[in-house]
Amino acid sequence: MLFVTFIGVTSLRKCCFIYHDVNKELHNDFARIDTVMMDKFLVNKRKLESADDFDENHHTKKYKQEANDYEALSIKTLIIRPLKWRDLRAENLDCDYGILFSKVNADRILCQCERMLNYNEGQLAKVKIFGKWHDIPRKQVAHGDPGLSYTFSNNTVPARPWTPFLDDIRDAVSDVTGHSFNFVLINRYKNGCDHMGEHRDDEKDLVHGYPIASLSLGQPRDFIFKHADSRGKKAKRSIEPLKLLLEHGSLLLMKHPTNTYWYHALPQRKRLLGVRINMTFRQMVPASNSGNKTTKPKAELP
DNA sequence: GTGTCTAACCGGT
DNA sequence: AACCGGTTAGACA
Ligand SMILES: [Mn+2]
Repeated sequence: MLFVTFIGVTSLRKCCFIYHDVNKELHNDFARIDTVMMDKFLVNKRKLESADDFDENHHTKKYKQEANDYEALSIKTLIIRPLKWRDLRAENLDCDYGILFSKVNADRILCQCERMLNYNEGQLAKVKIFGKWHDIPRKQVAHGDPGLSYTFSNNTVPARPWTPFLDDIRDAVSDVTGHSFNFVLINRYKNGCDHMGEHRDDEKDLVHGYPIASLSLGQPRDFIFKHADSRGKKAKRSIEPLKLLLEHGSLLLMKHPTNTYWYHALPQRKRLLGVRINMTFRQMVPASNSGNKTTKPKAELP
């Protein structure tokens, strides 16, 4: 018994050592870590993260930077040209998918995310569903124009102001999609256990017909579309779900009316160890003009 | 082939 | 857009 405990403590120490070591490099320069080291890190990362008393902030806080210390990467100039888009089509589903950044550049941007971004805590990180409050199984924060907020499951999340870093990314996403955005929702999935259940985005805050641009960084994850008519026991119809891998440095443009007819989800993938950060850029209806009924639908954009 | 174990899936709440 | 419990599918020995 004593022996087992001793081994346990020793391996945990080693585990922490590799974790700190690689974690430090991850927050400075991805390129300096080889794949063997990275694999060890990921396994140890999962061990630590699954512990009940794991405090993620403790490990990331010391690398955080002030928003104004952002050294502009000029992200727009990093986009791979010409960009190859893949068309995703199904009944009432219309999306474009493409890889915007090489691995090296996507690594850099992810690294900046880990340094620059802070996430909501406490009540803002909770939802009420079927009468019960839960912590959301991921980290989340929203940035946007003054006065905007995002509501889901009894939770209204106010947008924080734009930062130089997020402006840089927004500029790149606008450039590549031809659309402007006044809001971004950021979700951070620390490993394959973090996830998001199936849902449609609440459209009452969104400008009708406007596309949503979803930038993925880090751990590639499955993304599932399910048609509203083919869900549940009493499904009206049988429509195959669509599965899509959202890769490191990729952009998914969800165009109207995809979100009206199709649910989407980022399911658990327990064997995946890496962190994924997703940014969904949106065009929201200003609070003073909410209701969306009075908003004239925008002319269809290219 | 058969048993075991885990992750994934689905419906209920 | 959450968790839980029951069921199922696939990996491995
Ligand atoms: Mn969504």
